[in-house]
Amino acid sequence: MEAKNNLRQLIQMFSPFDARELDKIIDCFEPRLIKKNAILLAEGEISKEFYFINRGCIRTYFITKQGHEKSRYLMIEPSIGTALTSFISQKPSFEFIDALEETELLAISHKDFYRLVDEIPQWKNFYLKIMEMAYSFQNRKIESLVTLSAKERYDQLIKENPKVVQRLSNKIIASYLDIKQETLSRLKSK
Amino acid sequence: MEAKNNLRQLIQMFSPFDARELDKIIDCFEPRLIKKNAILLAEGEISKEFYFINRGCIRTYFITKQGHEKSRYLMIEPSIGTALTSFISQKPSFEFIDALEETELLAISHKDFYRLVDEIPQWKNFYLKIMEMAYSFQNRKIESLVTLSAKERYDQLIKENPKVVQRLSNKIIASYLDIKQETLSRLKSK
DNA sequence: ATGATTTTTTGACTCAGGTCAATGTTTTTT
DNA sequence: AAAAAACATTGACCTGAGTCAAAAAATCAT
Repeated sequence: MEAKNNLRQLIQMFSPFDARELDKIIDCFEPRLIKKNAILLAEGEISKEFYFINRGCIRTYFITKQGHEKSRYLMIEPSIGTALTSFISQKPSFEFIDALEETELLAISHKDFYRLVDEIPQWKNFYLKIMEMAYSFQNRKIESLVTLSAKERYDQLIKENPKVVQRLSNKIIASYLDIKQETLSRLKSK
Repeated sequence: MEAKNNLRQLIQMFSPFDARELDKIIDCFEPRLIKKNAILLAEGEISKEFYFINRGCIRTYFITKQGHEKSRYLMIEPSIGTALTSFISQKPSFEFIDALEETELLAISHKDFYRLVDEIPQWKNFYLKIMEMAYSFQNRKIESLVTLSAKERYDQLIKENPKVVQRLSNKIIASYLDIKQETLSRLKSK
């Protein structure tokens, strides 16, 4: 299946895997087709799956007590991720996951994911690498929030992830940059 | 030595270790006494050590292009940490580390740290746990920055980490909360 | 102890980005 | 293809937090 081959490739980019072990890993992923706007994880639920996005786009976001959406992480194919904080702790998530487009993904359960961490040293290393990358990504996000103006954050995103800006609505981009839709609209016309 | 015993205790709180292996780990840490305001890592240098703070306080911070200090992580005894992004990638750090008080710490080199990751499975698990916690901490910080007002962030810090507020100067607290010293001063008199 | 440096407080003013509201424009549904 | 819903733009106005400056208080060094 095409999606599984793509996942195989992505995993091997991180570090070389024994073919047999890689098969065992890939076998744990199950394909799923997600409709646009479908919610994969609601606030308060426990994040029990980890995803590979083969086609489409999902995001994690949360809702402030003022009722505003804040997007944290946008996953456009090919990419991997989940609501990590809840996935790690197996406590209720403060984040949602939803699909921004019709999305074809592969999902592995928390149970299988951690079983593989114990059984396959290479997979533990892979997990460690994911955590390192996720950490660095978050750190970078804080740096941007704290040091850059709204305009500078927008310019940075265009420069570093033009695909995202082209493909997603202003509403989503604004909530990702932590600015209002109206502000983004004004920024663009400058 | 007292510091090493404290470190031993802290490590065992994460997960049980074989005594012999724990000795091997502890042996890799070397004690050091840091003067107040001393810089342990400057921007542009590579983070080559990981610390256990036995007495005192150090922090990581960076300087914006406007010349303002932003503190990211405050470590008061007993605690562990370093400039993680650079430590992980072994690329030049955008962060500084300095001592906010005279500090007694134990340091392990990057080389030893990762050698132990390869040699001692329990230590790899420990490292994984550190990464998970660091990630969740950063995630929480983003949530605070994005959803709370300056006053709310200050109140949250007092509630969750009163020790820090009592012990450190307003200047440091303000830079940690990402507000100006003047603003913090006004907040307090409300 | 005392002078020097650093930190904290207070006041007056500014401004980036938010809010609210109205009007276009695109997308979705039937 | 029309109606409805969601999204984007624009204008007028507001506000939380920053800036600049100066004085008061605390801390440090000799």
